[in-house]
Amino acid sequence: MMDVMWEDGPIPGELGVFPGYLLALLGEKSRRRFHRALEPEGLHPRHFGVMTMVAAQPGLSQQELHEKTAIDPSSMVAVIDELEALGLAERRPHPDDRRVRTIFLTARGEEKLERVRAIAAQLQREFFQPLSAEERRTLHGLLRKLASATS
Amino acid sequence: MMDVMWEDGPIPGELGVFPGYLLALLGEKSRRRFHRALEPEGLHPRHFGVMTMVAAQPGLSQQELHEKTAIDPSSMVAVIDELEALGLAERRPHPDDRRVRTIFLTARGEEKLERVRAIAAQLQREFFQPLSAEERRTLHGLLRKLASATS
DNA sequence: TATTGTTATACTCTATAACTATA
DNA sequence: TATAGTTATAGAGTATAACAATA
Repeated sequence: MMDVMWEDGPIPGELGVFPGYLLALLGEKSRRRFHRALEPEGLHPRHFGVMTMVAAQPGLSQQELHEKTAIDPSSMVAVIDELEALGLAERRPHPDDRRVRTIFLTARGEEKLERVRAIAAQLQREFFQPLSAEERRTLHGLLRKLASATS
Repeated sequence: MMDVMWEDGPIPGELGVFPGYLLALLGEKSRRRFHRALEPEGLHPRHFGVMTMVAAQPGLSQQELHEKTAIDPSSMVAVIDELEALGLAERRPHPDDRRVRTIFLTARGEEKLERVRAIAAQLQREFFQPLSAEERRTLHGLLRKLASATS
């Protein structure tokens, strides 16, 4: 028990001694705020994630998007259905394999993504404001290291 | 957009530029692992949270537990029902207010909590192993600071 | 009239399995 | 036989509102 209390000292009986708990707590808070911030745009965080991936690599298949985003294939169908209904993305047939649907953003999708990125950026500033600029850099670096290590 | 990329440099199109995304990703991963680790014990992370709180302050009311754990009152009923069914906790009447139920751990509950704490501690070691001891301390400190600031 | 605990209910999210059309 | 996408469904988790007992 004691050897996980890496911080100043133990706070008996409180869950903050477990960094994994703090991670889950803050992650949930961050997720919810983003969810709320996107509501006026009619989007969910998942839409943003998929749109970001598609913007980076236009023409990804739904299968590839599934692998990159950890959204399971059946949910991916729904997400892309919704993006298509909103006119933000479109499915196009794969030239060589008629089973595969490749995904692209529409012009409206590109514009929308820029607006939503600005919202996301603003939210980051607010959320991490309690930390100094250097602390934010340090935290971000450690999170990236951990995220890339814990495959 | 650029001003939230606190890390080395932008990774175009990837979500890792948003620290809030990394927080949500890692928090979810941590939560799931803990969930899986508790399964053999027949408990959910919520049970652990409530038991920890009750161990620290025996006799808390369900209302107070709701406020401290962010588990809503109706779910709290279910959690405590389950702990009682497992013989790990018990409701006792409040001496002055017959509406209030005060919660205590049983002897079995205390023992169980110790075992589960050891499981939680082991999980922390595994999860944060990719970081050095100093990095872990730094991360834990920053998470605590952020968690206590973002009320 | 307000509060504690409770119940019932609905809603979101996610996971699973089965189906189709292609390969 | 295997794969991409789709559909339907069930399950977990969570939130909401109404209710009874008590203050």
